Amino acid sequence: MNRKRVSAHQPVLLATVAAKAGVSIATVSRIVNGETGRASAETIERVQKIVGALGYRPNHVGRALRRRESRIVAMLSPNLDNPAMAAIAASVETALRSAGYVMILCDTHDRAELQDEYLHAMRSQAVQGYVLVNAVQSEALSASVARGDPIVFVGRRNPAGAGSFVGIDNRRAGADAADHLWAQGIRDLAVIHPTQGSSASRDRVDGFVRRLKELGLPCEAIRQASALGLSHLEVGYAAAQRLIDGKSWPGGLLCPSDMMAYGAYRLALEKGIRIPETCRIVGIDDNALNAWIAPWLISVRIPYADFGAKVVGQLQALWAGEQPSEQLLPHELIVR
Amino acid sequence: MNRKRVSAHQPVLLATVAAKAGVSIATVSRIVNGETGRASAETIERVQKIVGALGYRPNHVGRALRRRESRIVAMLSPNLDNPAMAAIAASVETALRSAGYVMILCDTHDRAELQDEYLHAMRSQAVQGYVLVNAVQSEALSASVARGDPIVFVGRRNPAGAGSFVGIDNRRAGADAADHLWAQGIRDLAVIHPTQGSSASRDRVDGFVRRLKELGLPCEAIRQASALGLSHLEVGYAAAQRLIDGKSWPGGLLCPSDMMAYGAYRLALEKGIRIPETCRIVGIDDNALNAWIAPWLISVRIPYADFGAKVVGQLQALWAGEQPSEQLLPHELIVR
DNA sequence: GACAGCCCGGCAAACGTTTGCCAAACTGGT
DNA sequence: ACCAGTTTGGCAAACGTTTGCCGGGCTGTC
Repeated sequence: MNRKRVSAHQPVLLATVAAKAGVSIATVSRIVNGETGRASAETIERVQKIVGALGYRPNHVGRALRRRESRIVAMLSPNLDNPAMAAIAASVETALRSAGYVMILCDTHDRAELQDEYLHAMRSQAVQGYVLVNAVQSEALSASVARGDPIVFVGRRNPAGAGSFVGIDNRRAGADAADHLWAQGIRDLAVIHPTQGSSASRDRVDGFVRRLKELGLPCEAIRQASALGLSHLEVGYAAAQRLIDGKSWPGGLLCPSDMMAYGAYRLALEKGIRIPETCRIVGIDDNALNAWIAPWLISVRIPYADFGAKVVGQLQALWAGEQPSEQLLPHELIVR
Repeated sequence: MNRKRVSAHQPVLLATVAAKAGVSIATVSRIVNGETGRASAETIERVQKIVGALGYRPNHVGRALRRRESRIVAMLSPNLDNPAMAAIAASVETALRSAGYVMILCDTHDRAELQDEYLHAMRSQAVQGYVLVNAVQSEALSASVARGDPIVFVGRRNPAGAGSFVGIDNRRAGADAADHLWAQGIRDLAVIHPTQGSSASRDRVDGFVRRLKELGLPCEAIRQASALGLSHLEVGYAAAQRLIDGKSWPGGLLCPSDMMAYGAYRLALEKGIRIPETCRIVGIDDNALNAWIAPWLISVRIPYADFGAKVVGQLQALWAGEQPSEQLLPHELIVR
């Protein structure tokens, strides 16, 4: 019968306030939006009092429709289960909030078709910007880029061309790892990586190998192995297995992500190899948990906590009509 | 001058399609929404073809305004940096997507005033439901509950009264930990916890202690310590420090979360205590990384991956007008 | 007193969609 | 030929907000 009664506080609208204040909704709207000089001081005061008393809050849907700005930003991230991705998400979310935006989070599971589905869905949500973490090449992405949508790429550059970017200098990160191991006097070095690595992975490995060559280590002296796999954990385990197939463990091992390092570590445990005494493992990311439960891991710390502010800065630049730009943040090798 | 030209593909609207098809926007709307029986087969076919060709996608803002449903759900979570929270977020996001909703993610940093700010902001976004992970008591929360907003509490029950809930039987989880340690013949047992723990933490500790009492261990034989702290990592470290202050390490230690266990582990490392030989540590959550880098940790696995579906189920029940209900999922003690 | 300029505020048209209602055209039965 | 019923589709009013434009009343100047 009167099922509406059950929980139907009807929302307070501009009209509600306007009626109570004896002014038009236009006036209330202007006052709510801080437009001064369009109403007398007394009117403003009175309306504001009523707004407060009634707890009026503008309906964002109506506003978005009229102003054509939703104040929503979409963040597409592969597997949130990866702590590095979670850290980026947290950082971006916080930065967006302080800039007055809210974040829709989409987990693409690193799959192009899901990324496309989300890009379409977000477009019909009328989001104002996109943050693409480790994006993959896909049709809707190309279309979005071509349309000139405001996109910031994080971690991995636009797989199809230019675009705003926030990340680190991956090549230098690899080189820093090389320098460290070299300085420790370790010469039997190895590196593992995903078989179809992203540009980020490739650059890290590349920087590592190049630097070692500069230091005088012949290319063929650096053992390499790769593996396919769903997660970097499994890739690390499987690639390490291939690496040591019949052979001894290297004295130093670069893993292009902490997750891969964990995978390699598990194999080492199973084989009775002592880490870090027998083999120094270097990861990249420096997961916050390392300090607590993986002090054996040397890792390149990426300042994920600072990503959010940079990302929002890039978005605002795009909104202001500026050209896309790249922002490289400093990294730091952490040894415990 | 013509700056609009630069990147202004004007969006394709119902009107665009309607004009091209020579029908009214009403007809297009109905066809897009799958309403059959209101247009001839040929018209439907023709319109659908044009919709496909033009790539028309309904604008969700317009639709939300008219239908009064945004298909947006807000998820409020404390620190995403906690892998357990990230796992919940990922699971809920996936479940929402397959139900046709999108998720706005809000990181409350476990602070009541931020939670309030978000609750207000989400209300003006006209979200259709709320997923509150480990919610804290707050003013806007009470108001929202009183208004009858559709809220599902996860992990921690509504701090102010009843409400839909998804989680595990925390008391039994604590008891299971007690059973395990007891069965190992360990009798010098201890437990640490946050000084102002949530109901979840309290229940876990409570279940642990009660079960031990049932098994014949006098209450005062169970050492307890607590600490204040920002993160459970720090709480674990500090509480463990108090626990062993001058005294020996216990043979078994319950930590109400894996994070706290990591904190205790770090102290053990520093003190040269061998884990698990000297002290069995039991955590709760069973972080996915445990299998890889913390095999020493015994942990109660919580099926976070299943939370999403349950949460969405609860939301749909609330939308259908059903009463709030509680959903307890099975947990399992994992020993490696 | 005419006129310009300002202050204060309202009217009404958007924004893109959905949907209740009406109506024209057709069908088939008498 | 008429009528009832069905099929097909359009009109226009919402939904809640913002904002261009207009106008009435006031002040001050010539």
